[in-house]
Amino acid sequence: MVTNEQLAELLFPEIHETVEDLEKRYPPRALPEGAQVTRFAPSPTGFLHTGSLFTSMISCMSAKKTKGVYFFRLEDTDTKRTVEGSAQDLIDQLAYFGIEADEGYNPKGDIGAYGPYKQSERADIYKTVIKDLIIKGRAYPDFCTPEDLDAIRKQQEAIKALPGYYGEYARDRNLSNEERVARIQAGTPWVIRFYSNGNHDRKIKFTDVIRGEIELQENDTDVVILKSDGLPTYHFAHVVDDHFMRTTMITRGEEWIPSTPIHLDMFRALGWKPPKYAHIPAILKLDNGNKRKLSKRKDPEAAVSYFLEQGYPAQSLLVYLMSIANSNFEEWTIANKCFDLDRFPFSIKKVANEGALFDQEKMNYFSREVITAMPLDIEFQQVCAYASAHDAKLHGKIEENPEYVKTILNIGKQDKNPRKDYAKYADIFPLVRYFFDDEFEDILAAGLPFNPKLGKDIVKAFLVDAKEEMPFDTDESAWFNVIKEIGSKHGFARANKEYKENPDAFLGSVSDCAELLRVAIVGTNQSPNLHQIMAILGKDRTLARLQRVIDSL
RNA sequence: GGCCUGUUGGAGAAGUGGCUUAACUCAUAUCCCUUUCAAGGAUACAUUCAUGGGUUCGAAUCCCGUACAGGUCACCA
Repeated sequence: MVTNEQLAELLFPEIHETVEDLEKRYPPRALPEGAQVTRFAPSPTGFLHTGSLFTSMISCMSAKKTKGVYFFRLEDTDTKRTVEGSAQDLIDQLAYFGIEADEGYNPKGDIGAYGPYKQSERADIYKTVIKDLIIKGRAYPDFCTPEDLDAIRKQQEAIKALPGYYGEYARDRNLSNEERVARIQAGTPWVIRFYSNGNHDRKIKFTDVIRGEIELQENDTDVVILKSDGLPTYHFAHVVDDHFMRTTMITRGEEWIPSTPIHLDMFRALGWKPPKYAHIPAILKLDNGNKRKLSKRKDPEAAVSYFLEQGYPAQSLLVYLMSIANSNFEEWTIANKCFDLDRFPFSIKKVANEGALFDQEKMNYFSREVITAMPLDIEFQQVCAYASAHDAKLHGKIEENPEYVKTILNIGKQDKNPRKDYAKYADIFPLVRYFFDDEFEDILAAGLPFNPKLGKDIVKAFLVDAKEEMPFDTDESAWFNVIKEIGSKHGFARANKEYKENPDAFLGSVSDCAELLRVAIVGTNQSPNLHQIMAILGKDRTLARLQRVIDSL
């Protein structure tokens, strides 16, 4: 007669600790009433996904708002999919968005008393719990090959039974310990499965923090908890880690809802109190009229790095994501004239059940607001950082003359009704390139967009007079009055109204003559206030440009 | 296919039986302001809450059916 203890010892001779030892090593946290312990637990399989940023932001905020703990755990149990270096990328990008863990995994050394925070370093912990489970008869070695499992599935399909390794289909669940020992000693490969006592015909209820009560069928499948490579599956690692790390609220994607009964089943078998669950909706996109999750392959905005490359401030994305998470956030920003997430009374209960469609327009709207609200120094600093990484032309101009670029960024920024030109830093250079003489030459070479209705002589004659008579040391209205007079001399109405009342009497309106000047000085017919632009260019460069254009006509 | 979740305007949504002639924001349109543009101001935009039935004096809100959409059923997380 082989006992469970003997079987457990044969399977895991290297494990000497007990679950009680672990309980002592990872004691409950001394935290104030209501404080939540949350976590973000990604797999190092690539770069940070926008949906992951969304989930991690919610986790982090939930802990912060309750004066709890937010930690970072690396779920690297799928060694085949692990991408080298992506853990560091994840941490760096999260940090860029201000989502910094109180404790957790770090390549330079974990922080916190509940580690290790990298699952591949926790193998002994999982095995300790599994050993206990085997002794209790709630886990067993399974010797099925992939082919065996395939055969079982085919058999189930044939008779339209539910697929899965459960009940009568769980071939090895009722093997005798003698048989098990014999196979192990014969060198047959094995995995460990959980021995479920659940009944598929019964329901299990749990309360989701976001969705309220959810009722699901009990789990009755004997899921694999330890793979043949000695590492646990997600299901088991979640239960063990979140118990010993004393997580109080699990924030994870909604795709985990259907497997929650498995987790609850294991919590019950281990006699542990399950945490609260908050299943976060995915961020979606419309594709051929159907909603689907943002896909890294098809949608550039699925990768957080896209926003960085485009030069969206970190705050913009965060603000947009928060407006999805708590729809009252938008009203709050307007009422408080502020985008500070730390001051916003975030509530995880208000997170919507259904995933929102990613809305680029709204993202841009928020980003414009965020950038305009940003103090000049901070904006400039961010623009510099963006340019040096992603925008060579702009970077070159900053290197040449940082103060000049800063002055350009400041156009209309301090006004009561500030300009909102940029949704992202990539918008800057194309809109301001005429400020640089070499770029102005290129614009000139491409041809100036003068009004084709006005003849060259008229344009030239007007520009010649403007160059001679235009004042540089007056205020804007005095300057513009002079322009009006010059325009009037050449047949343009002094006011738009005047022109509208009698269009046949004029060549055009003030708008038309102002446009000539604008085109001549900046090379485009759309720009911020011309008077300010001239002030930044200075008298000499402005006159030189005018002469250059006159000569070319 | 089984099970789960969901369905309020182009988008995010508020709303949980009478205070809603469905809030607020983005987008769109028109007008105003204006030397252009970015803005800013004003107005418009769901007679109706997927759909059919029921409960009620009264329903977007409660109940049942149907449709549609998303998720899930791995030694992946």
